[in-house]
Amino acid sequence: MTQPRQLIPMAAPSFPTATLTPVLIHLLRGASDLASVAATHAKLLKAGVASTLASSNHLLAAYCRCSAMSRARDLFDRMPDRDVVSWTTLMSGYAASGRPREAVALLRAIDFSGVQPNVVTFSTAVSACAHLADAGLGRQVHSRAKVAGCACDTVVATALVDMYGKAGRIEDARAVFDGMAAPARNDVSWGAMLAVYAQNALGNEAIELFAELRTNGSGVTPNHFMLSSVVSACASVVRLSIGKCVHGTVLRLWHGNNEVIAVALVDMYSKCGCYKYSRKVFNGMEEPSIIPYTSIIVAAAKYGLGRCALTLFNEMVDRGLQPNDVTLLGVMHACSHSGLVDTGLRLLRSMKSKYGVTPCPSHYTCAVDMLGRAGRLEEAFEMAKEAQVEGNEALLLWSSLLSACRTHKRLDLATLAGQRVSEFNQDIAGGLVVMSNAYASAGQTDNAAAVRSSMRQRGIRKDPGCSWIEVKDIPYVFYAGATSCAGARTDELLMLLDELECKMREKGFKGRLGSARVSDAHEDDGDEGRGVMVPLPWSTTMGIALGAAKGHAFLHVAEKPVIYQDFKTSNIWLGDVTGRVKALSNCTR
DNA sequence: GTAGGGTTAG
Repeated sequence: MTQPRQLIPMAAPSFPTATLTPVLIHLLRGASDLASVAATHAKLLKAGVASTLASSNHLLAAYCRCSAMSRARDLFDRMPDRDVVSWTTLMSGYAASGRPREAVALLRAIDFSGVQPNVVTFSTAVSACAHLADAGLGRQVHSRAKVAGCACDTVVATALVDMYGKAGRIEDARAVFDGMAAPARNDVSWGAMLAVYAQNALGNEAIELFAELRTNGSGVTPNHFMLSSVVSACASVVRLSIGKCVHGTVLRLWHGNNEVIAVALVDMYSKCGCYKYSRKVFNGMEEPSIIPYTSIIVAAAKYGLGRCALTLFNEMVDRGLQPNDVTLLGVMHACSHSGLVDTGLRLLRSMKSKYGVTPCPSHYTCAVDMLGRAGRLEEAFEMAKEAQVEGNEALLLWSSLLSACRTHKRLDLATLAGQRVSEFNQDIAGGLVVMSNAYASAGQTDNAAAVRSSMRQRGIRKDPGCSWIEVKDIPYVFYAGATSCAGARTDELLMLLDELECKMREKGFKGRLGSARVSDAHEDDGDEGRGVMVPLPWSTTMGIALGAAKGHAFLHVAEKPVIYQDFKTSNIWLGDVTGRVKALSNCTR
């Protein structure tokens, strides 16, 4: 057997650059870590190879790929020549390693270098602005791209759509999208625009745009990006029938195995009152990652299936998946909504040591809420003080505690919590409403009326909380405190509510649905009100609406109907209670 | 040859 021939001489005194570059590319392509990139770099220097612009750019890109930004910067600063690729590579490196501001700053520096930025440079800079969600900075980059004649490029324009969307400037995003000539729009542009609507809770706009894409012969077939956005849009506006329809499209286009879409479907069904369908989609997943698990745990939590959520959580941990802050919040919510207070508290106390997650304000708020629901108000107060949260988060935390005090008729503590709420609340309407309700619950109707009248005098209005749900393709809208139900059946439904209250009392429900119904009265600014929405003492941040649809009664639960603005996305069914109401409905009929 | 755009859980 002959010795294999040595292909590369051990010591190459001088490689011609032309033959070296492919070798360099080959070496750098296999180098995913800093050590091997640095080793290749060292070999080159040792061999005394003259560095060319191209070889330096390759090295620069390799350093950026392993986020070795100080090495990259060092190399960049030493380069005798830099072209637009060198600048853009460094910019992209900063953006990818979570330093978008430095990336955008490079756009100014290019001016002084005499290098002309191109479409790639601009798309990179715009995308960095998107990460910052900074519309002001983004607009500046947009202007510069226009001047440079790069703003009409498909990729730059798509990045602009995304950037304006991430910065919450929907109109600007749409203007850029509309400004794109039909051939310039591709699947990515459509996907970006759909995502803008979906991510900004404009579900109906997303659905409308998707319909346009499907009917106008745009020549674009929905892909997994668009489908996940549209499903998520259906979830945000609780459009079950359209969501099911999109689910059909997902299956027809062979995207049934896509995890991102599946997560959106799990979420959509859970928000539309179909926990069973959520479960079906989840069970059909091959190897669910942390996000699907979190999604189904949150769904179970909303339906009061605490034990089920804990089982899923344990199964997930057994599979070696590491829970994150969102997962743990979901599990805590599950404990909270199922009265598993001590389990929830143990989780809060052990999450740092067991899972390496430091509790954040939302975990404390959840714990405070959990203690509050259970009537353990002193402990809830201690927890609230311990959390030491600020700003909007403090508002959420203390509002939750205030609601709990009101529910448990602890006016002494309600006053304290009410003070804290007013400290942090700029929009004080919600806080005052809760305070007024707290007085009313404690039987101090004069004080309650005084708060209301002071609100009227000061021109402070609280928009009535409302929520809606689709039953057999018909949307039903409910306003907080509205006592009118579907036409002539009002009396019958109120009677049903009373019966429900009795049944619930047998199950340990304390307090009265009826009294809350009266004290919660808001101005009803629409004539669509078809139900009553009252807070449940065992679930202080939830309201419950009872309405009629197609001759049967149902319970509709909306989270946080009184204080918060974001409850609109949380329309859900409370499964077990729904069953009882349906049974009651049969008795009443 | 080296640099660019869109998706899911709270």
